[in-house]
Amino acid sequence: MLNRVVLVGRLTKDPDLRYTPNGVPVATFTLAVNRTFTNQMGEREADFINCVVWRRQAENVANYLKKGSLAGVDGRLQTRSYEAQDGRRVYVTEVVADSVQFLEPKSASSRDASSSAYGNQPTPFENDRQNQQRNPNIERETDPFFDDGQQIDISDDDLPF
Amino acid sequence: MLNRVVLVGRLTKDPDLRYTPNGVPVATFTLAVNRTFTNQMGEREADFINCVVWRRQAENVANYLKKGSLAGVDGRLQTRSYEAQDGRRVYVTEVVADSVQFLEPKSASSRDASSSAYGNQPTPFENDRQNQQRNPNIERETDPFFDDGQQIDISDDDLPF
Amino acid sequence: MLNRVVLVGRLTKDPDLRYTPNGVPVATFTLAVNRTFTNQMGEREADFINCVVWRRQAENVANYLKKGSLAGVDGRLQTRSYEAQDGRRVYVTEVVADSVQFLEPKSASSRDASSSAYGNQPTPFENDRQNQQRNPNIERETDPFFDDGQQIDISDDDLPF
Amino acid sequence: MLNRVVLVGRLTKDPDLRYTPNGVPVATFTLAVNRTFTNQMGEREADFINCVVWRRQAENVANYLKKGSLAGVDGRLQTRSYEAQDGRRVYVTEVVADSVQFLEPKSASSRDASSSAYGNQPTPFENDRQNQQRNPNIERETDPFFDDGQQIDISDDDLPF
DNA sequence: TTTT
DNA sequence: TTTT
Repeated sequence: MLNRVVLVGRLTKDPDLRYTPNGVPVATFTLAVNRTFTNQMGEREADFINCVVWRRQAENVANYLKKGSLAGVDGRLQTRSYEAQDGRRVYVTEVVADSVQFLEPKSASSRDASSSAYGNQPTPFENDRQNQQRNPNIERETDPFFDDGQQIDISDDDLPF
Repeated sequence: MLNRVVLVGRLTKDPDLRYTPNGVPVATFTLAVNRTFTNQMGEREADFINCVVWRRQAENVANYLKKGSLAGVDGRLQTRSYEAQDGRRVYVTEVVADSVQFLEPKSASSRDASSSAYGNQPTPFENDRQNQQRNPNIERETDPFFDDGQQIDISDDDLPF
Repeated sequence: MLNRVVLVGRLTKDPDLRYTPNGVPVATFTLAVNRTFTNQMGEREADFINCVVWRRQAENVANYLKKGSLAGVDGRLQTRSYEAQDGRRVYVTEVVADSVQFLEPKSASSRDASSSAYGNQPTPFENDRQNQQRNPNIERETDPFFDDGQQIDISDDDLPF
Repeated sequence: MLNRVVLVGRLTKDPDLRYTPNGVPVATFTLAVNRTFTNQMGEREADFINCVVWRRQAENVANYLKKGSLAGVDGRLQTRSYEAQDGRRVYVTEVVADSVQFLEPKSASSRDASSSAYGNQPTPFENDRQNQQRNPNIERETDPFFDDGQQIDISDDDLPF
């Protein structure tokens, strides 16, 4: 069924790059998307939207985007839930990006990470451990996913395709 | 900044219609959007996406959609948070619909609730208490919003425009 | 760069299925998308949007959609031009569908043609000449593309990915 | 019915600002949207998409965007036709923008023209003739619309809402 | 807490 | 050249 999201906003922090046990890269980041209208107080507010991107684009995002970067996301809305430490079920709504566009004007940043999204090309950097050195946010592949103390491991089952 | 969501899915339950203290109608519902791909188990899963719609369209949604209805939503992603009973901060991501399209083939259901979305027409049913009789899901305007024991009251500050 | 289109409308005629010289299926159809507002005359008008879909989905569209069918399209805008018989250059803007959703309630029609859009599955019906018998609109693969006397042949260069 | 387009691209020329006989501003411009994939030749191509924007945003676009500016558009696809000089009917597909986002990093350019899109605010610059002096592309209000020798006058009937 |  |  139709499920499409398009966003332009700025990263609230550096992206987080992890690897599934099978070595598939996955990056997560939050986009601050400023609203075009103001609230009752006359203030301009923002929505803070969690995004996930897989494979080669995950590596690109980790390498080229950082806190404050302007980026566009074309993807779909996904919901999932997990059990919190206290046993409560937590519901998560996030955007799984099919493509991420780098909108910063500067140098290398003005690329597009989307080429692999719709293509059938192999993702050449998969399992390439050297990539982990490029960005300090890259974690070990056994690290928990979205780890705010949630103790949830990345599983390859989460792979969108 | 750009923030656009388009969905087609089915209502998981009858929509909920409330009124702000100022009498502005607001309807909430959840869309089950089936994924086009299958998971590792070969199962087809769905995303369950919470939607909000205001004013005249809220009344239309309450009057014409029910559990299982096929509907399209054109809107934007919104995030907000509230304090739970136990003091924990709960983060919510939902879709604020600019327009809702009724995709059921049947009779009156095959309409579109979107006319008021971009127009400047007054919302004629505002404060029209008789509407509350039409659908049993319509609550009193002082009722809490998204009340799963959250004790959050609808405020007119939540109005998108 | 970001380029995303989402439509829901009705086919103005049966879809047209052709094949490139390499045997890749391509279907074209026009969606009538009713506007939600009325013009100065108080009439509700429609936009008529040309759509193209490739490979396995092209076959699905040809098999399951017909004049009047309600369908959703998720794709991107594409522009191209060609030389008309009289030498004038004609500019075309059309939607290349990544996925087509069948929104008719009836029987087999209530499927989704999108599975192959983002996946890497082979397109099993490619070169399967028997498909041509299923729908009378299926033409020989050497037929011109969008042939309103334009004498433009389908080339495999038009393949989006 | 659902009809949504989101684009990010660069203006191929300075925008064109005209006025309807009633003094309603309308700006037109073309976005070059680079494709994320390459063709058979390994070249990266672009789509060239005609956009229209009305009222206050038309003035903003004329004042803040120019050839080469990076911009985002959120709107809908519209089709129309007109009679060419030689009597042939010409079919046009274009995007009517609900909002235009300025994505240039520079100073005044980093604004958003979308505030008036969904709001009910009056459009304060309407009929403000002084605006015409700010940008040399602003034409007299009796000028034809999309005048490539098409002799089509702007009519207030074209107003989207 | 989920729809066909 | 247009659909319900």
